[in-house]
Amino acid sequence: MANRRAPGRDETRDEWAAKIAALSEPSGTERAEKAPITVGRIMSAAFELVESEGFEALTMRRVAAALRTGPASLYAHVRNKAELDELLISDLCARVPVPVPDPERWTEQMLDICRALRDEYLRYPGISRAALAAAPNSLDALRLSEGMLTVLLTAGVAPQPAAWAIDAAFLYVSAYCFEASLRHHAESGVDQRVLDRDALAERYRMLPSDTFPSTVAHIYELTSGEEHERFEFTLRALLGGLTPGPPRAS
Amino acid sequence: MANRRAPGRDETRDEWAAKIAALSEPSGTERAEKAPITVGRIMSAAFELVESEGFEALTMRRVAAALRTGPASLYAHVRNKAELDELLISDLCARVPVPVPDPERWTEQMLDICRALRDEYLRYPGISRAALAAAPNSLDALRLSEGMLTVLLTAGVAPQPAAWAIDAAFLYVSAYCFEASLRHHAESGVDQRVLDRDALAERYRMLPSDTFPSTVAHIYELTSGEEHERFEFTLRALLGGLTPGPPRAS
DNA sequence: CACCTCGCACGAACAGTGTTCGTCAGACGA
DNA sequence: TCGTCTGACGAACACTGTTCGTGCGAGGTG
Repeated sequence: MANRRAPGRDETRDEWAAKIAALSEPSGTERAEKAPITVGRIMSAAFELVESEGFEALTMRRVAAALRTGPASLYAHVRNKAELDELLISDLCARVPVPVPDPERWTEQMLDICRALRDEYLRYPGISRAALAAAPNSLDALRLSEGMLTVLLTAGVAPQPAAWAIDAAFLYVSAYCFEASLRHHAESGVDQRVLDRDALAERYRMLPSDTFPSTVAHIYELTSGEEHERFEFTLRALLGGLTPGPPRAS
Repeated sequence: MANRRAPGRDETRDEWAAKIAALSEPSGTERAEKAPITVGRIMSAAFELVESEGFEALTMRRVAAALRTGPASLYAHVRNKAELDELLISDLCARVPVPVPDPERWTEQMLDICRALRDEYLRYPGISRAALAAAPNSLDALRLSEGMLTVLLTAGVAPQPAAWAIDAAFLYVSAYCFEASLRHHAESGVDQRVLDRDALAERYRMLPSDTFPSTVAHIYELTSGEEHERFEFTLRALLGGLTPGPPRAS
């Protein structure tokens, strides 16, 4: 079992990806004479990969192939794949803007932040899995957290509920995007598992109504939720639990 | 993947696991003459594995080794590893009891269900990852959903908010347990990444207070939350957004 | 009783994964 | 000119999920 691959006939996927990457370079005229690997180049290659093929295609080998090198070369700039994941979600967090706090519009400001983060996650399908795994330790995530906290505090929310609500909002955004990416990924591939709304409703209709009375009675409500209605509903409910009170009150 | 290998000289982990499983059998006296592989045996072996070593140790090969066979033998009873995961979380959902709806105690009843589900998840560290991935399609999960829906409906909550709140609660419980298992897993191993509260608070203290004023001003609130305080807070906030109204009202 | 099918168990292998080891080339200081 | 040292990298290791082909034992049929 020493070396398969006398490299003539069949080529593995990495080599193919490397070839793909090769033809994007101007074929050795003036560019492509050097390839200084940096974290920036690693991250942008990783982002392209995730954007076009999803998070499960984000592989050290694929990233290395996109950079026309071997996987070992990445470990000089990135400790782990986990660290690469954290770098990516940090960069994502750095892209969402934080507003200057306006006590009149604190709910909308919170929602704006969450929506922007959600859209950033959804742009890179499945990357929210990394967001769930990576604790929000990075400075960029902390910047978001700081922004939300000041919005809530200047609105008069007590510190403890504010902190917990921010944590819950972060968690919910990640989980929501993770589920959404699963759903979207399933509907594109031939893979079953997650099914779309119509199939789900039909499946609900087959339930025995004596053991699932409430479910079959409200199939519409259970399967409804256009676009991000569910997202808005949940976050509004979460924020609605916070008592605004007078600014700076305890 | 870091191979630490305490056992034996140079035996692979599967062989070692098979040996472990071998000594639990009465050494060929009367038992161990047959081994009819069933889904039940696969699931219980999988549960033992996850309970003692965590979800990332749940491997087709490990399960097969615990059953003293090869990995290919499992695929006669289980289509995928994904299907095995779904079977496990279905079984977990089947264990949590649903109450008879009491309009006076609807909040507590909802919390009881979520708490029971949470404890079941936390008993098997990391299994909530599978719960996040698997859409709640199984009949057992649907039984939970049905239970919650009837609790909310008999309390007078409108169908649409009820359905969305149930969805959000499911999602939050899974995400909360996933994060908790990450935290617990990190504190046991030498692995860094997630750090405990003291280390986190110390790290917060090092932040520049001009760019992170609110954060450094409320380190305590940001890092507090004993036991499941955060869990209770979030779910209460989520449920508090539902207007009970008179039973059956619109 | 012989035969024949059929489903379950399983060994071996394949493709792909993260990660490490040892080497090698080139730049940089003495 | 001669080390030294660091980044790039080929090869390998220990895994993972999954499939293919084989064999074996049980059950039905002539």
